[in-house]
Order: sequence, then structure tokens, then C-alpha cells
Amino acid sequence: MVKPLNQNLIFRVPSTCISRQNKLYHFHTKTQLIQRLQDCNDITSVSFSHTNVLKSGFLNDTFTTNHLINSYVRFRRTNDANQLFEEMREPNVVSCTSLMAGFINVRRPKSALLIFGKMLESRVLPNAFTFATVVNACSMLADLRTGQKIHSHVETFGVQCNLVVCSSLIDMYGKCNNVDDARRVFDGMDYRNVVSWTSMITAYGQNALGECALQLFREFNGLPLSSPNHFMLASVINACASLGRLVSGKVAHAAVIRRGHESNDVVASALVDMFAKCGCIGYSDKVFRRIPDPSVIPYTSMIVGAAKYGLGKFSLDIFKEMLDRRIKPNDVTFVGVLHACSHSGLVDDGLEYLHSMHKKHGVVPDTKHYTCVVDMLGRTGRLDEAYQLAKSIQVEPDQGALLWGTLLSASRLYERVDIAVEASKWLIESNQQVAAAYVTMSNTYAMAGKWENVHSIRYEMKHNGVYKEPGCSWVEIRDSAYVFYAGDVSLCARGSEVASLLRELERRMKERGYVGGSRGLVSVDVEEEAKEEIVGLHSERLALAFGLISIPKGVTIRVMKNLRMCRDCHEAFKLISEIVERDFVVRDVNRFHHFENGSCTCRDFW
DNA sequence: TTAGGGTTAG
Repeated sequence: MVKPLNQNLIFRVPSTCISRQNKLYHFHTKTQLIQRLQDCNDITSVSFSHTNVLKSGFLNDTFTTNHLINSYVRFRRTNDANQLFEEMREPNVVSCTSLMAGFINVRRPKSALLIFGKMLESRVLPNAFTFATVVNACSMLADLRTGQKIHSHVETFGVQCNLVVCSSLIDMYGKCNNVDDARRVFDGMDYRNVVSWTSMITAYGQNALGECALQLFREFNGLPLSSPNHFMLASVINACASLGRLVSGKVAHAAVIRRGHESNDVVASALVDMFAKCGCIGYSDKVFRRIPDPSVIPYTSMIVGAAKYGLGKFSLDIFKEMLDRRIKPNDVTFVGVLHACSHSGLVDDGLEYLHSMHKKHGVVPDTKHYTCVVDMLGRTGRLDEAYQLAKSIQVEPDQGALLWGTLLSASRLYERVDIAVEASKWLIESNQQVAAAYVTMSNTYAMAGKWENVHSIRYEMKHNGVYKEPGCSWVEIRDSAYVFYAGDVSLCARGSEVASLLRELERRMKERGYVGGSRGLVSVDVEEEAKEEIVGLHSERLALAFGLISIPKGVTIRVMKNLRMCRDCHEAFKLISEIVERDFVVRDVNRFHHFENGSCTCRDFW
């Protein structure tokens, strides 16, 4: 049944305006009132103009009230805008769309969807503006189902050819991890502009399809009169970062400089992040130092980049510099800070940062911070503290998977069967990483020589139909990807040659003082630790590439992206790559997109 | 004649 949008029609004068009534100016014409509203520079003048609108009797005029709603929305006063909307006699499509946009701006997408729902039941029909707005609410919520329903309404209302609606839909499908539908919308467009191309490039980049993103960027550059702007370049840089592709990243950097976007905060942050992920923290630092007035985001990119690179002290120095400049850290900054402590053996400092987060900086620690600290304690063998901390946190199953998975890995490393059992139990009962939990628990028992337990776990896995996908990796050589499974050396005709090469490499690393093995690296000197870790991981990377070892999904891959090659590794990799190219066939690469930002590519180092 | 789309750190 069609019904009016609003039923309560009691007009209220905003309290801020009542006290100012004696100072009222009188704008009698609608044009003057609207002009005054558009000129408002702060919320006080909006409230003042609101009173003028009321006094002049134009509050019944939908057009004028829409301007007033927009003014409130502009200053993020959605509750005031909503109240006005509720009191309108005849809200129209602009009133609804403006309010919806306001809710989205203050990150209240559900409120926007509620308005849209009301619209569908009313006489007010949505238009292209409405759809372009409401689709954003679904992107924000990553709510594919609602997004699809709205897409069908887009078709029903005949706005499927609208450029802006299509760009929103591409973005929505991308954010909901449905790249195929994003591409379908993109392909179905009669006309595209730089925004629609950017939406599609971003959708690829955000879904670990960096190669597709770069391919699309190449296509865009081939178009006549096309020119990327800073939005597009930021997306492209992000794609390079996710691929660890330094050469493409440098090309994008050159384009940024050529087009004068170097000091753009967003682009510069993307560059800082990209160079760090490509193993060039020095370049990150150079780009960062050229940002005229860096905000929390480039600072955080730099802190995280340095932390991941193993430069813990450097990372913490940047954090201190940021505080000195009175830039307020946020939750992501603290992930970087805790990571820096974790990777530099600064456990007590890390604990102090955790405790000071809320007290000093007003950032409430959440699961991701506790996971960092569990990892930090676990790495140095403080398993009991790590376990106590994990137990003390109330988490939802999906959020706790990383926390308890981290604890499980650390327990295995230090052969703490008791804690490994508890962590596995949590994961299995929460239905998270079940196969990995079983296998790790079984391996922990094996390390402790408890073979009966190993057999019983294997039996339980079989009985419950739990199957662990073998660990895998892939390398890119020229334009082909080569995929390898753990233990699957037989595929390579020269597998034994590769294995002996790896053994030789490991021997040479040990000669230089690398301490590998199940306990990982133990070192006091931060810089030295970083170097050793890099060399050590190279060995793992080479072995992983040939399926000789299994590495937990998604964990080491991410770390490995940041590595640089030492001379020995470089030579070994060169030789191995020649063998790979000759003896392997391209496999099904799409299977591996479940690796978050998954990339093991090394071609830029060759 | 008011309202709409794309970007950066975990």
C-alpha cells in the first residue's frame, strides 16, 4: 500500500535558535534564504538560518527544507537533518537521497537503508541519484545480498545505464568480493569515465587480483584522451603493492611525479606502503619525507612498513616523532607499533604500549592488538602469559581465529603440548581453521614423541571427514605462474638437484651464523636479527617454492613479500627459476586467491 | 532546481 513518508508534522524550533531570536535577520525571499544557507561556514550559522526559514514560513516548502537538510548533512549533523526530514509535509526524492547520503557520510549505512526501504513503500520514487547513494550503504556493509536486491531495483527503475549508478555498483560488488559481477557491470556500460575505470581497477586490487588491475590500467592508458588522476594512481600503486611488483610500482611513481600528485597525502601513503611491501623501505622513507604535512595515515604506513621490515627501533622512532607532532594515533597505528615491538624483541615495551593505548591515547585495544601481543609473547617463549592473555579476551569465533591460531603456532614452536591442545580445542569448537588446528596439534604431539596422540588425532580427522589442503606456493616467471604443493617434488625432473641446492644454501647460511630450526631466530641485536630473519626466510621461500616444506596459509606469504634477495639467494633463485621454467607446466592459479593479498612473486628481484 | 560514484595504513 502506498503511504505518505512522514506522519508526524510537529515543527520544532532548534534550541540554539531560540536564544538568538532577538538577533534575527529577516530574509524574506526564498532565494535569499537559500543563498544564506549555501554560504553557511559553520553549524551555528546553519541553526541561525534554520530559524530564519521557520520565521519566514518556508519550512513548508520542500525545496527550501531540502537545502536546510543538506546544510545539516554538510556539517555531519544527521540527527538534525533527520528531525527536519521527519517533520516535512512532503519530502521528495531529493530529501530522501540527501538524508541517506548524510547517514552514509557518518558511517550509518543501516539508517540509509531504512530510509530507502521506507521510500519503496511510499509514493516517492527513487531515481539514479538515490541508487548511486544507497548502493554505497551496501558497499560499506559489504552486504552482497542487499546490494543484489538494489541492483535488481536499478533495472526495474530503468537507471541501469546511468554512469554514476554503474560506478557505485562496480564498487559495491568489489567490496563484497564479487569481482565477476563488478566486471559484468563494467562490461555492460555504454560509456565509461575515469571513475568507472578506477572502480574496476580498485575492485581487482582489493580482491588480490593485482595483475588484472594492472592489465586494466594498461587498457585505460591505451584509450585516446585518457589520463589517470590521483584516485586511479593510488589504486594502481595499491595493486603493485599487493603483487610486490617493484618495477610497476616505480613506473606508477614516475606517473605520480609527472602529474604532480607526489605530495597528495593519499597517493604518498600508497607509495610508502608499496615500497615497503616491495622491500624498499629506503624509498618509502624518501617518499614519506616529501609529504608536506603527513597525517596519521602516511605515518602509520611508515610505522607498519618499517615494523614488517624488521626495523623495530626505526618504526618506534617514527611513532615518537608522530606523537611529538601531536598527531593522534589510531587503532591501526598501534597494530604497527605492537608489530615493531614484536619483531624487535621489545616485549616489555610492547606490553607497556598495549596498556597505555587507552589511557594515554584513547584507543581501546581490540582483538587485533591482543593478537599482536600474543604473537610477541609467543615468539619469545612466554607462552603462559600469552595463553593467559588469550583466555582473558572475549571474542567472536571469526575474530578469535587469528588470536588462537597464533597461540597454537607458538605452542608448537616451543613444544608446549598443553597450550597447543587448548588452542586447538578453541579453534575446533569454534569451527575455525579446523584442519590446520588438527594438523598442528598432531605435529606438536609428534615433536613431543607422543605418537599415540598423533594416531588418535589422525583417526579423528579421518572419522570427521577433515581434510587438510596441502601447503602450496607459486612463483611468477615472466608472464606465467607456477604452482607447487608441499611434498610434491616428484613433478620436477630435477627435484633432487633443487633439494641439494637448498641444502647447500642452508649450510652457507648457517656458516654465517643463521640459527634456523623449529624455534626460529634468537637474537638480541635488532638489526642483526632482521638480516638473519630475511636470509632465513629466503631459505624457506626457496624450499616452499619447490614444495619441500609446508607453511601455514596466509601467514608467511605476507611476510615474504617484504623480502629482498641476498647475493646467494639471488643466484640460487636464478638457477632454480631456469629449472622451473623448463620443467613445470602452468597450473590452476585461481585456486590460490584465498591467500589474503596472496603473492609470492619475485620476478622483480631477478 | 536542491541530492549521487572512484583513492591510502591493519
